[in-house]
Amino acid sequence: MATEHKTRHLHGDLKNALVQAGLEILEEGGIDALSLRKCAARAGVSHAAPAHHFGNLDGLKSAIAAAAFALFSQSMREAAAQEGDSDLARLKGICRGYLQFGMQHKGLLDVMFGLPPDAFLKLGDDLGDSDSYNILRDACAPFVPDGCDPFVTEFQVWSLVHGYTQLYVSGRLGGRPQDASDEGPFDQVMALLDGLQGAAS
Amino acid sequence: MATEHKTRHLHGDLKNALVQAGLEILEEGGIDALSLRKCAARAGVSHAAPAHHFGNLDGLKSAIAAAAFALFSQSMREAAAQEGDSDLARLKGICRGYLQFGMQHKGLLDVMFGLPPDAFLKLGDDLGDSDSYNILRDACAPFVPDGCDPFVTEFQVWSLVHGYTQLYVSGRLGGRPQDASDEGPFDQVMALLDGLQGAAS
DNA sequence: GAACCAAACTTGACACTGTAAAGATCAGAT
DNA sequence: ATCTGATCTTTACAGTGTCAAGTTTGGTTC
Repeated sequence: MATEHKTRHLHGDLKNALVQAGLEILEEGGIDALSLRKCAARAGVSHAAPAHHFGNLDGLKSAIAAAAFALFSQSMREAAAQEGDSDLARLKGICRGYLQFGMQHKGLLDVMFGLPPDAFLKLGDDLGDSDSYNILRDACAPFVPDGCDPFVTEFQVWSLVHGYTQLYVSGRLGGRPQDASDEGPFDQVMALLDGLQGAAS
Repeated sequence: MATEHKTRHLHGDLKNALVQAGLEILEEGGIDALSLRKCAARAGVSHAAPAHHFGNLDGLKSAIAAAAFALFSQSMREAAAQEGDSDLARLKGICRGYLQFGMQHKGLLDVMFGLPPDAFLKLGDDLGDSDSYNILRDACAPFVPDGCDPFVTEFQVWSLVHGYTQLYVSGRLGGRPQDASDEGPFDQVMALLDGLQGAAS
């Protein structure tokens, strides 16, 4: 009677199971619904089990954020693939993917950008946000003026799309999105990036 | 012995006292330090007193946010006054005030933009965010192309400065601000707004 | 094969949180 | 003088993160 449930402890994948539980809870109830104890309950372990793997709540959030960033990268890549093949179309496609991810996974976005920044340094090799940032970096590269720091262009684009996403998703415009495909004045706002094209030499 | 403390109950200004306590706690310990019970303790009342005036924690946060928006408006106005008198200089000055407020009062910013958006509808006449938004609106007005919705320009600027502030203040660039006056690549990023000038007819 | 060990979890406890219900106290109107 | 309603207190409860101590288990060593 020791093998009826294949792994009643030491099932080896508790870390992933807890992260998966956290992702589900975030999708269902948003960031306010996320707690160590609920993740533990959903994974079928005691309330203190997560602490053993992640130390504290921020540790679990960091692990969840790492998984979320992978989905985030995927969303940006997919959206970019649906655009035209000009540099500008690709850049705007990535921004659209950024927004769409925020609209579809607000809970994840809140965890990803609600963590103290040093939490991400610990991820490092965990395929964390660096991959997401590289997507942005590559898309911005054609618009970096000669002799200028690429960081400036990247941060211009990042600020614009991040601000739009945060404000729009949190409903800080007149009305909430009508349906899942309602992106608000996204295209018109992103027209600000048209100014970049002239800047590239 | 009934009048030794001038008002042992019904001191008439508990609402303001609680908001003030909340502002102080936010400045000292950030949004994680804010709680109903701590506000009550600092105001010298029982832990359940705030609920009577504000209903729940979100109610108190809304009231705190209303007070914070007044400071926010002040910061933008002061920063704009220190710039040149061109339309573009004024607009960028307001953006600088936006950033500086975020740098100096991160806790307040988190409360202001961390609330469910419907919480602000209840403020309404409370001199809530409408004043702040009007500052932005006025500064954007010279850059609204003829026949276009002013909302687009406003949201372009708002997205850019909001995104920059959020990302920079939360340390999501390489290094944290070195000192209180380190605004990072703010001027370079805001150069994206130079494209607005050509758009105005 | 038996003893040991370190890792993986559980159990129990504590302080803190928001919130609800009920009681107490007081100002002012009737 | 009494009633009334607003203001605040007291008490209680469920939920949270976190710590400290036990308990189980798989693998290692003798």
